[in-house]
Amino acid sequence: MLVATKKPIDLQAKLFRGFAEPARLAILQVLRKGAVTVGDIVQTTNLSQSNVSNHLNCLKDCGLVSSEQRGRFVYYQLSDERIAKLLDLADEILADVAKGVYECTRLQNG
Amino acid sequence: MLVATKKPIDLQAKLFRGFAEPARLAILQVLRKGAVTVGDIVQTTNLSQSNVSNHLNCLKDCGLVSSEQRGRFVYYQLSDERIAKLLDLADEILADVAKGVYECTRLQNG
DNA sequence: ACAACATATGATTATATAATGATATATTGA
DNA sequence: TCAATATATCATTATATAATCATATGTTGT
Repeated sequence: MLVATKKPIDLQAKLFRGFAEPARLAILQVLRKGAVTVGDIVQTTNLSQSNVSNHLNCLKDCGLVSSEQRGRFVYYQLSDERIAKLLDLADEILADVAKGVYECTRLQNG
Repeated sequence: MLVATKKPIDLQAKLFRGFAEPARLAILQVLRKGAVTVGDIVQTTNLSQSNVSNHLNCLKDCGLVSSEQRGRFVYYQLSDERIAKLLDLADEILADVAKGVYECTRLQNG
């Protein structure tokens, strides 16, 4: 387990990576509706349970989501309302630059 | 050259990937000051010329920056003011969740 | 304690991407 | 056209990460 770099720019890059993946983004979108269980996310996203669990842990480590156990369920939610705001802003930008992103072939994942 | 997926969530993930890397983020920060040449970016960031060029092409393909040739120089700039806004918002979020990001070991790049 | 359900963890494999170094392509002025 | 400068492209290598499968852990009600 390496120690993370202290440089702000590396932290910021890491923060953005939380958003930079379709599966995690799908999870974040589900979480915008409020606190939901892992099972709910699995159903809504059609991702495998372990895949969702892994991504949730990633998002939690990175501070984007928080979790709370209630009975045998674990509820996840966005840890800060500004995360939804950032998603909105990205939507807006995307609406105007979508053509460029659509044609971007250097980042091919999706 | 594959055709990009049409799903909005994939486009959004791709957009975020533009931001999700220290080198590109460093370039974007330089561009916040206005239009600058590739050489300026190389000097400011200490990245290699070809590395900067590759990342700039990536950012351009993804619609985050635009370029304009003037004489033998190519000037790059942010393509939309909301990109700076998004960076600011990320800074804000980071200020509050920084500890989590710092400790995140699942995304180790930096 | 046991069965049933909910979630997490770990190892493995496949893929995506970043960095580098060498080279190619502008562009300008002499 | 030639030399000099600025930027882009390409191939290679190294690394980071996502997905999967199997299994482990935790929780509840009986």
